[in-house]
Amino acid sequence: MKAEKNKVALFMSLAHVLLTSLIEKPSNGIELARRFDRSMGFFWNATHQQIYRELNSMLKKGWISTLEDEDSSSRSKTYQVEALGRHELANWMVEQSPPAQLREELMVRLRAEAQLGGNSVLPELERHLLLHKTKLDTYQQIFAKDFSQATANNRTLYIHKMILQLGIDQEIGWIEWLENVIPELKKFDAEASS
Amino acid sequence: MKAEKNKVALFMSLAHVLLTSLIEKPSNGIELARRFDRSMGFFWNATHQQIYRELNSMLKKGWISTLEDEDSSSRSKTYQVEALGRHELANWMVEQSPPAQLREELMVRLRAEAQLGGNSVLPELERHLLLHKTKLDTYQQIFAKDFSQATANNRTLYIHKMILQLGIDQEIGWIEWLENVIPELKKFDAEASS
DNA sequence: ATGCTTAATGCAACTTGTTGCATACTTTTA
DNA sequence: TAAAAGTATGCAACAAGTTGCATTAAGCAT
Repeated sequence: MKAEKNKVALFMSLAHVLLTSLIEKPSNGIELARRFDRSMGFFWNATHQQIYRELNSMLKKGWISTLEDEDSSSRSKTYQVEALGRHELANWMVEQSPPAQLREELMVRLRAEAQLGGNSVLPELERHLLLHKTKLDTYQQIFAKDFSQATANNRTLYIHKMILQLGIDQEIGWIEWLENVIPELKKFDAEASS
Repeated sequence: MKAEKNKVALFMSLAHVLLTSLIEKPSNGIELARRFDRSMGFFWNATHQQIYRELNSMLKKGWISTLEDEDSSSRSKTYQVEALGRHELANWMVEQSPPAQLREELMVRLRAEAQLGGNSVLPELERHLLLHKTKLDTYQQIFAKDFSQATANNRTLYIHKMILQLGIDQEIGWIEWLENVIPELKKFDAEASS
């Protein structure tokens, strides 16, 4: 006599990201994947294979279903959220979770360099500075496009704005830090070779 | 006739974090795990099981070895880095990697709430505010203890300081964002119920 | 000395994430 | 209209991370 599975929905955030995204707008897998590269991407991301696997798993659970209509000979399936999926999301929403764990390889390399010496991580720091500037630019463009009007009277819009604002803040934080550290490391270099 | 494995060391950052950590000071598995909860923890973390598995794998590759001495009937093994491990780290150090992908469940919940309505994520936001304040406090204490003296003439010390500084900056960023968003969400609430 | 707690290591099963490839269908273009 | 490029879905194998439990030794209480 085996015990029933008593896991309900402990982790599986990807499923819940997808549910949220599908509530906003029923979509197919690729559309969802593309949305990760946009405003959603800075606090969560996933490859298309992960997304397809999760969509199939959610289908089996009855959280979502495919929209039957379209042309529809195409292989493309449009998914929509079912009542079961909404309940799942609502229940999961109020649970607790620890703050995200950062895993920044660049910091590992920098720390390795602090031990081994050399100045070989500098180019990578400069490359990251550029990447963060580009990302900041992208976010600011989205911000200007989507949130230029006042949000004081629209709670949903305000939340979306503030989520993007956090992404902007974090990019600015990185840029300031890198613009501080890079010249200092160069100074060490100059002194060492003089 | 099977093709040779041609992977060299593409990812495996955990291994390189451990190498760096062991170069600083030969340690056993638990000590390494504890170090993740300290200054190192904010840009990388790992459970003790991950660490033991990785240590064994690095042993097999000859990157590290166990220190033979100690009392030494104890089961505890002290690991040290071998020349092979140093070379591995030095090679890995100069590679490129994309900026870390944040995966913040709190943002998923907030976004879910933006879709489903309610104000049930507020307590979790306040809990996170507290957690971030606590973490900031911890980091600032380490900062005061380890980096109170000038670092202008010590490159290694400067790098360690700036890595910690980034952690402090990020915590401050979170705190400011949360202290901005929480009252605004409460205001929406108050208006809705008036 | 026996029992109780903590420290340290580890196994096994599972879940999640990644990589490389395969398939099928649609649209473009030569 | 056939070839090429692009869109959408998926499998399979693997790598990495998580969870729960088991083992062994040591430290310390009564």
